[in-house]
Amino acid sequence: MQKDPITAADRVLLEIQRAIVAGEIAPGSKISEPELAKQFDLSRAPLREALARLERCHLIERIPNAGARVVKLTPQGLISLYQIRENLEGMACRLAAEQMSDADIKQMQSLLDQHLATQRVREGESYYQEAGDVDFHYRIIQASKNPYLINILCDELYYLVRMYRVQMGMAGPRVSRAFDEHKAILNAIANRDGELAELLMRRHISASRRNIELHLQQGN
Amino acid sequence: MQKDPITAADRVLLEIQRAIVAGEIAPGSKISEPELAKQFDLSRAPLREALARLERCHLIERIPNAGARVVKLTPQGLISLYQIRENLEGMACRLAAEQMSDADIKQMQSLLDQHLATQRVREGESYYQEAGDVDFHYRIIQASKNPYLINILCDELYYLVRMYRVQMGMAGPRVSRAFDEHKAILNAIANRDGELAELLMRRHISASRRNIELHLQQGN
DNA sequence: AAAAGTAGTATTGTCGACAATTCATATGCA
DNA sequence: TGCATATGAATTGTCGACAATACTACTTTT
Repeated sequence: MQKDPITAADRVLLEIQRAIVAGEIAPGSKISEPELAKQFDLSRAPLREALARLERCHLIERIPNAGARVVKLTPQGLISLYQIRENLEGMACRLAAEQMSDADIKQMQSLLDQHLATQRVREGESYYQEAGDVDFHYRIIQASKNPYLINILCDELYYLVRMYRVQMGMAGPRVSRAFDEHKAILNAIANRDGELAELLMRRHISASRRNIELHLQQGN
Repeated sequence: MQKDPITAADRVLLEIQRAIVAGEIAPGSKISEPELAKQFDLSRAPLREALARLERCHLIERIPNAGARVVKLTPQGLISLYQIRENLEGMACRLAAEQMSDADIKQMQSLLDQHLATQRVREGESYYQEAGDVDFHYRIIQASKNPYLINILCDELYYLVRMYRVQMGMAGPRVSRAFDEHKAILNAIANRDGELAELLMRRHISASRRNIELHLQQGN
C-alpha cells in the first residue's frame, strides 16, 4: 500500500488547471511567475514544477527566457485535437472490447443507467451530461490497459478537451443523442465486437466535433 | 526571427537522454539528484527541470518524495508502444498524403535515393538504416501538420522507440525490406492515396514490431 | 528468530537571493 | 517622422541552504 503524498506543487497545479479550463485566466494572457507565486503564497520552485506540468497538458506554452502564455483556442487546434481523439479513443474502444472483464462491463452498464436517471427528463442539464460523458470516456480509456494511451488521453489531452467544451458552452440537443451513442458503444463492447466498438466511437467523436464546429460558426 | 536560447537544463537533458537511450545508465536504476548535479557541475534546479522533461518522454518514472528511476523495458511495454505507433503514424501518413506539397514529396524521394546510396550494398550497416528510418518517419509525422500528433510522436514516444531499438540491437534482414516499404509508402503519398498510405504504414510498423518480438523470444 | 518499532542518514521538496536574458521605454540619428 | 540603438526595469534561469519526507540499520520485544 503506497501512500499518495500531495505536494505544494500538486495543489497549485490543480488550482491553475481548473482556472485555465474554466476560462478564469484569459487565453493568450501571460503567466507571471512572481505574481502567481505571491498569489498562492509559495516559492517559485514548486510553481515552476506546476508550470512544467501545465505545459505537458497543453494548457500553457513556454518559451525559454521569455515566459509562459495561456494557450489560445483556435478552430484549427480543435480539429487537430479531435482528429487525434477519433483515432486514439477508437483504438481504446477496440482494446476495451478485448480487455474488459464481464464484471467491468456490467458495472459500466449500471453507470449508464445512473446517467439516465440523473439527467431526469433527458433534456438540458448539460453539465451533468458533460461530467457523465467525461466519466464514460475515461473508463473506456482506462479499460484499454495501454499505459501510453491512457497517459496521452487522460493526462495530456483531456484538459484541453474540457477547456474547449467549457469555453464554447457545449450544450443543446446533442446530450441525449450522445447518451444513446454511449449505450451502443457499450453494447458492442459487451458483444466483444472490437471492430464495431471502434467504428461507433469514431463516429461518436466525429459527431461531437461537428457539433462544436457548428457552435463555432454560429456563435463567434 | 526568434533566437533559440540553449539553457543549462537543455544541455544536461540532451546528455542524459542520450545516455539512457544508449543504455549507459542501467534500466531500473535509481536517479540521484545530488549525484547527477555534481557530475554535471550544476545546481539541482536545472537538473530537476531536465528530469521533468525526461519523465515527459517516458525515459524515467518519478514518485513524489521517493525519487526517479530509469524506465525498464518490457515486452508488454513494447507491444503497447507499437500499438500506438501503428495508429498514430498511420494517421500521420494519411494526413501527409493530403498535406504535403509536391515539392516536399520530391525532396522526400531524393532523401530515399540518398539512403539507398548510403547503405551501399544494402546489407548490414544497421545504424545508417536506423538513422534513415528515424528520419523518414520523422518527416512523415512533421508533414501531417497536426501539432498534437507531432508532439506525441516526436517529442514523447520516439526516444523510447530508439531505446528499444538500440538496446535490442535491431538489425538483420529487415533493413532492406524496410527500405522498400518506405518507398511504397511514399509512392502512395505521391499518388495522394491517403487510405493506402495509412494501410502501408500500419503494416510497416506491424512488421517492425514482429521483428523485434522475434528478437525478444530468441535472444533473451 | 521474526517482527515491529525507533533512531539516524540520505534524499526530495521548498525557500530566498543572485545572475543572465528579455522586454519596454527613451534617446539619438538620418 | 521613422528607424535604430541604448539604457533601465522586470522576468526568467540558476544557485546554495533549510525543512520535510522516505529509506536504512539497529534495537527491542514477543
